Amino acid sequence: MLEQVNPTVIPVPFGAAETRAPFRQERWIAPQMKFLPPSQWRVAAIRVIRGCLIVAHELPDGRRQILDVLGQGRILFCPMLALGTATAYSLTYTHIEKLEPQTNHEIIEEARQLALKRAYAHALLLGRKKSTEKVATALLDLADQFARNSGGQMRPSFPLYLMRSELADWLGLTLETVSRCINEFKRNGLISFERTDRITIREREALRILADGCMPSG
Amino acid sequence: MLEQVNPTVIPVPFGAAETRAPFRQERWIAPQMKFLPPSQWRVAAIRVIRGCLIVAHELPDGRRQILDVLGQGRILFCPMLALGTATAYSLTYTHIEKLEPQTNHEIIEEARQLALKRAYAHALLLGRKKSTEKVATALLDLADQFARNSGGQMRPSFPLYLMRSELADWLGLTLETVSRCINEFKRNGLISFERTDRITIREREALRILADGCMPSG
DNA sequence: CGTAACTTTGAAGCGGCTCAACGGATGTGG
DNA sequence: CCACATCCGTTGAGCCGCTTCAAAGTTACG
Repeated sequence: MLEQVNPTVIPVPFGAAETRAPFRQERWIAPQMKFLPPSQWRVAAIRVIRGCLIVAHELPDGRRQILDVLGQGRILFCPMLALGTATAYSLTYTHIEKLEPQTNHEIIEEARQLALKRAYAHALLLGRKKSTEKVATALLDLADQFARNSGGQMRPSFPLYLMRSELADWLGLTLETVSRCINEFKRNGLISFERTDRITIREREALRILADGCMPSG
Repeated sequence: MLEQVNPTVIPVPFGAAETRAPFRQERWIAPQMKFLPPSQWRVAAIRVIRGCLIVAHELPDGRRQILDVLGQGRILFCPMLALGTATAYSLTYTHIEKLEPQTNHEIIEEARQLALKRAYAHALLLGRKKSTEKVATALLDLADQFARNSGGQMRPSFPLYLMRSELADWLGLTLETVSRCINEFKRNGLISFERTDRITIREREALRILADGCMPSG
């Protein structure tokens, strides 16, 4: 079911022991593991209990588009991994659980609706937003997904599981542009960070306005 | 359920007679009609029998992203029209039918899967493709949806229900760029047209290669 | 005809990309 | 412990593809 892609890329060893292992209800997976297509392991959906997965799609010449970033509670639809439609990776140690379609039908249905809604919102971002709007939107989305602590309330800081290049591939930018936007936000006091992989939201409302491209009133 | 937006824009007269009319299983709708949110008329999904619908999302400052173009057989998910998530319009006289979720559950499920798959493919287009690749991809997609005749075989020409500005809003470009690409394709013999609203595909394979951004072999 | 809506085409400008260099953090081996 | 390599992030300079702005062409319709 999984395949390590550390440090570079990716022959597909279908014979790996992981592939044929019986799928337990829950398991941990390491960073930089790639999910194999579902023909190898019959599971319809996987829920993230803790950690971070990304869903991506590549052009044959290497251009990559990251389609979604999945944090706690989000669901990965395994049929999307077939046919070269998409591939999924873990970005950190990630705790997942298998969802049986019979018993979790309602949940899977809802998650598919959410996935489509997010895909539509992201299409607006990719097609019509400027670079600063894109980065602001992304930071707020990641804060929503990864800044909740155990009690459910929002902390101002969150782990950034994506590198600059991954943010770029998610937002349809280059890593340099992402870096410039993030550091501009930092200079302006909208966010702060010391390590590059943990961001603190300082001015949520200002970021929100930036992300939406205009004042909510007009 | 519907609202006319001809010729410009769009107050939302919820009291219009259309809104309260009982929803029949099938009906025709005129061009430039806007679908009202589903709280006004309890239907989960609508299938296009003939014609063309678009699903779009707007930013408050007027920027617009067209999310999908629906031809024969495609299904519109009415819950997406709620909450300002998206709006749907007819681009021509369009024959639609209501799908009851109880009896058409399987079909609706499949259509949702297809919608997500198309949304992901479109994200790749918006985020990572060049303008010529975008336009080539769009023309092939529209040909697939609108060039099938009654027997199901593919004709080389099809009606282009979208204006240049709508193609632009679908592809994340400006209408001028779309026009330049289309006319470049015409000069190169990849397509031909006399009226602007009907396109003939001349070199499908060459367009395919353009659309995918590289040769299938490399 | 005359107007309105849409399309085409040209010219100029700019936002984000490309290319390049540097810096900081981490890991490794002598 | 330091020298060195690697990986990722930052920053600058120049360029290019697409946008913006402008004007003319085309089609439909009264």
